[in-house]
Amino acid sequence: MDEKELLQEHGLKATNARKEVLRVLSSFNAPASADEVFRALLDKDPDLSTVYRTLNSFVDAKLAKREVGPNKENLFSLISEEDHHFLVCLKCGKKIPLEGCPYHDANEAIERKTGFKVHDHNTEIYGYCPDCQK
Amino acid sequence: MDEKELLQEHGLKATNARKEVLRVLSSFNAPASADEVFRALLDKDPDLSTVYRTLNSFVDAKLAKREVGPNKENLFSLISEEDHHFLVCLKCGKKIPLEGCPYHDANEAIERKTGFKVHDHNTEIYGYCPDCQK
DNA sequence: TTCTAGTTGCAAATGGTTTGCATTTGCGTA
DNA sequence: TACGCAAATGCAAACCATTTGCAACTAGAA
Repeated sequence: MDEKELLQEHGLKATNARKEVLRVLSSFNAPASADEVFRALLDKDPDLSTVYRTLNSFVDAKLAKREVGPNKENLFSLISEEDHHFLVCLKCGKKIPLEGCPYHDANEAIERKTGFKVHDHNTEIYGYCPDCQK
Repeated sequence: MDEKELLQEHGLKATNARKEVLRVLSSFNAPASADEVFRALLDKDPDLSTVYRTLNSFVDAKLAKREVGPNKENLFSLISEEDHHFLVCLKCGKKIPLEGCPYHDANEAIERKTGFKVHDHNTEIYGYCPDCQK
């Protein structure tokens, strides 16, 4: 799907700034800070407050989600393109992305029981990685 | 387990401020902002910067987790006591806590496959609630 | 093409969070 | 139990990521 369409489907005008930020966000495969997005657009002569406003509009439109990074910075990522599942080690802090979706069946059970139509999900699983179990 | 023990197990000195914040955090059954913690302690004559330092020490010690609330505010909650699963409606934004843990079996599969010992997990499931599916 | 609500750029303001420093406290050790 | 010291606290001041006001500019509908 092209950027203009995606924006309009989420109720946003397809402005230049938004198309640029959308392009940058989907080119990353990890959550990014406002500053990282800004720096990725340096050759486009970006405006930082516009980047902030754009990211906020994405979050409001449920196109992106905001989370807190390891250094307390706000990070943004497109809802449909992120890695969904992580194993977070409580000892060393390692964040191990999980391949595939171990929760597929569970989601079907949720839909059956609650009538909620599951579209996407994000999970952090806390525990101890093999190295730290000693 | 009492507060002193819990703190020391996480490598933190059991100071008064920490015991108070721990008590407040576990009395809430939802993530709380630094300011909410501060206000809950008003009768104890709290210091806001100490509340911040305490919450940060909890996060560093993996006793609490930090997340971003609906109004962009930082929220803190004890890792072991939060509601783990939410259905988040992409249309109306409603956040519906899920009873029980539909992922119990999936966690066992994760442990078998990865050797990661699952201790706790936090999930947000995005989709459309029954009301918004029309 | 025109109209207009919504968006952008810039600079200035905001306020949640952090920090420096002097004082106090928890807690291991004698 | 008292001592010593690294760590924690309280206060006030500083910081800086994020927001905002406003005038100029667009995207998109008619």
